[in-house]
Amino acid sequence: MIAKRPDEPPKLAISRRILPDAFYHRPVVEVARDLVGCLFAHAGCAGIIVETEAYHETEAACHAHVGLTARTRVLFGAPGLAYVYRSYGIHALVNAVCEPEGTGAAVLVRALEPVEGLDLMRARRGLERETDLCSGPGKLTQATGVGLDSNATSLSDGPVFICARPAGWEDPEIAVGARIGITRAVDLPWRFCAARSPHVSRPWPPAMRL
DNA sequence: CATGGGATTGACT
DNA sequence: GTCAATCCCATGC
Repeated sequence: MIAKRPDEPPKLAISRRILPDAFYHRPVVEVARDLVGCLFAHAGCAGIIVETEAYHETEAACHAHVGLTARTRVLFGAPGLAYVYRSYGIHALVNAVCEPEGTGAAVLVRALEPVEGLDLMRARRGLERETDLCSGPGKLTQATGVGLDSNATSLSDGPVFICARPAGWEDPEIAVGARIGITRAVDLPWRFCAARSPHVSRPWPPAMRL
């Protein structure tokens, strides 16, 4: 879990230092690691990103691996765009497009530690437990109200925002491992979690903890 | 135009 | 542990 510093007042307004598009104009694996600890915000809700995965056109698990199509157009677009797509016909999953325009790469946001709008999240999710609200890529979009209509919007202009780690939050310790829920390129260690966070989508294997 | 398969979740055995 | 829900997209005939 990402701990608040004990000397900080707990209820200060969350800072909103929106990450510039240049933040995403870097190798996608670096961005995925650096996004852990940042703030994800939409529609009255916000949470600290505690789990991400990197995807790149050069490996087969990435949607962009098939090349430029109507679906993958956004993945090849400008860094800093949101790529939102429907998974299993049911869930919306949100990604941050990375690397230079023309390169298909994105970071999947897989879990948040809720920090703002928890009652709204509970209403949207129909659940009470804090660790059930955003502990998965489909859960967090439902909890924060992110839908497919946010596809191809800017993460610096909204309606979905990603901001720098708020003041008063510790620099997270990062655990690295293989990505989840894919059948191709399964061995790449491109999953990044806040170590020991109870808000991740799946418990970290004890042997792989940092 | 038909078909197969998901970057998942929640309910159930 | 298993499995259905549900739909968009990419592929192939």
